[in-house]
Amino acid sequence: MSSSKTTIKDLAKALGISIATVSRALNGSHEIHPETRAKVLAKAKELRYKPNIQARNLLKRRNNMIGVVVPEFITFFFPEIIIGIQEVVNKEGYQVLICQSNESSTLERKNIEMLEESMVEGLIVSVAKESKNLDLYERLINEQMPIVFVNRILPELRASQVIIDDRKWAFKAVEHLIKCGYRKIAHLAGNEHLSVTKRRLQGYLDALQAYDIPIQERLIMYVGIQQDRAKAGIDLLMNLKEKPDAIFAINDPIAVGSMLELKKRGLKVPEDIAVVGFSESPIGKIMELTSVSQPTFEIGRIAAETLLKQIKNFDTPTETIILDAKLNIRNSSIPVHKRPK
Amino acid sequence: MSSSKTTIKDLAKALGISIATVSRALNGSHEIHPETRAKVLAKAKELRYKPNIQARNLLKRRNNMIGVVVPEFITFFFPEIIIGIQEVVNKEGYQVLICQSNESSTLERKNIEMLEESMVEGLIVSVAKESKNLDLYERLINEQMPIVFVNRILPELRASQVIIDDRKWAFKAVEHLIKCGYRKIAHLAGNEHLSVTKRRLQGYLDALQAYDIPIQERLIMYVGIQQDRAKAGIDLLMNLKEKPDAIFAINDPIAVGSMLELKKRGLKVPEDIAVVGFSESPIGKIMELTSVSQPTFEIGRIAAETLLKQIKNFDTPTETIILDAKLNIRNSSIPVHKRPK
DNA sequence: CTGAAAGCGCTAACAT
DNA sequence: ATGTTAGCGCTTTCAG
Repeated sequence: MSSSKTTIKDLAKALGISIATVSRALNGSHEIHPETRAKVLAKAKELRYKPNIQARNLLKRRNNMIGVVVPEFITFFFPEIIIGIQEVVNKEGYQVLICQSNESSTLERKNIEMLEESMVEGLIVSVAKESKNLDLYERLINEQMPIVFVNRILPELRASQVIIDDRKWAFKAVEHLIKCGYRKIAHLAGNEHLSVTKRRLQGYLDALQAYDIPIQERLIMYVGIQQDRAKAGIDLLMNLKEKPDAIFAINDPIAVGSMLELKKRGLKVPEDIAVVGFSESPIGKIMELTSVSQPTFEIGRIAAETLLKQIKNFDTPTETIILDAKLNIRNSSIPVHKRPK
Repeated sequence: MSSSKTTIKDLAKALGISIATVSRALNGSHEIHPETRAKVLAKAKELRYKPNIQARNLLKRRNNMIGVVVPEFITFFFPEIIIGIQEVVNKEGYQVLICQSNESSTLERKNIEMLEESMVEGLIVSVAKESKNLDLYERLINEQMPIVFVNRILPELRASQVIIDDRKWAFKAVEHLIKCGYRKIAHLAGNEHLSVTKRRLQGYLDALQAYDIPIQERLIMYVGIQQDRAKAGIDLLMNLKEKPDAIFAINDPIAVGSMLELKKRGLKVPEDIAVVGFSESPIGKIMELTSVSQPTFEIGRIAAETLLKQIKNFDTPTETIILDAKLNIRNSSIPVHKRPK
């Protein structure tokens, strides 16, 4: 019932000693008599003393918080990254303020500004589809705010980043289709200005080139990155007079959306058309979708470690960390005759 | 390059006025000359002044933070609730510290203690499967910590809660199966001590009783709440000499796991056996699973509003808010001959 | 309308 | 080993 709010002053008064001594007892200082410490600790427990972190933070000019801004955290991808982050920073006594930009550049800016006001000691950011906040990040970096970008980066920025080699893994995904015998491979690309869009498209082009398959503009469509955007792409592809025999999608949601849309049209995957995704999702797995899986937890952990390094030492040089990924081959891309029973 | 950290003291010195005046100018006080205010504001901008929230918090004894603890935030469910929470509290200037217990009672306790140390002004909690933290919550409530439970509650506690009527919606789900003509309806229940397990089981029993269908213990299995736990249940059910013709699963993951497991055995849903889930998930939707959908965002918003009320006025009485849900009927439960083409 | 001063809860010299 | 004191950055009486 007694509304806590005991302070070291209360303890000092109750014990007839000075607040400095109380503080020392509480903080495990060595220059204190063991008996005094015991008394203080006992009294603290009795009076349910809880240190006021705010006061301590004010004094030490830090607050043990880092901010995280991601485009969304409805799907498994960013939540897993966040868990990786928390694993690392919680151990060091940091708390994480999580914001989602909902893919909006404006909200992203607001989030960052909120976090700045909350005086977080560092930021981990994955930018929105059409982030226009270059100036903001430039200012932050200029003002020495430790910051690490993950997955969705701004290539113009000189900042630390944790990514996978999208180009290479897109290459591998498309190469796999080629090796399975597919030749008319379409690409459902993401939003045009997104960095991953460009990198994965490049990997697609690389693969076609490497295997001497002519590139056909008609087979490349910028549809976006959300599941419901797949339909538009399939509509267009299926209206071509020469239809593709395989689709490489920018990500799993688009791949899944495509599979559902193809099913509606009575087309079978992969018999009529193969589909490969990217950033393996639980849904994709269930639908037996071939995809590139990213080490989400690891991305989070590494980003957190990189950030903590920067927080502890402001002139840590920026680093670009490229993590490994994996192509998981499933039924959506294996021609029937090759499929194991 | 200049490492910010401008304080009101700096502004005061630069302008040759007192810090009190600066403070007033910054806080939009009315007892100040407009010209002075303008000068202060200009200087503040020039020197990139940012208020130190920690200092203000120390003074005002609050920190504009609330804590949220959920069992996980990998699947859509809790993330959506969290977004609902943020929508409401951000508008009021609050930030949210999000923790996940990973369904561990111990980690749940640690999270709560961390949040307490961070001096959050209130808590929104959904407890882990086997939460043994009754004492902890009792203490917090006793110490006047505003706290609202969502979805997973501790019925022994006198605290505010936001839930749906699980019993009623379980009843509706099972009633739907009965009306479709199914009679041998199994129930894959969750972990035995979880409150939702009990409430949904009760709804299942209610429905059988209401329609004079004998209850058969053999058809009720406590499997758990995660997808991979479905297999065990299906194994057992399919070994019965009298097999069920329908399954009511505690939640969508178990329902989805069941569907996949049934498929492996060459059984068709719903021709051979119907399946109904609970807490509609995106995966369930894709698999055309009949399920009860919960108003996740709404749960978050209402919980947040309830909490803010308690924060603003400590003797707000506790409330139990029961939100509406919806039974979405899909192909997993409709007998073929009734299915629309 | 403005300034001086006290103080939020805590830590860390600097004494003793 | 303990106490005294200053001060982190800010708001808010209380005087003028």
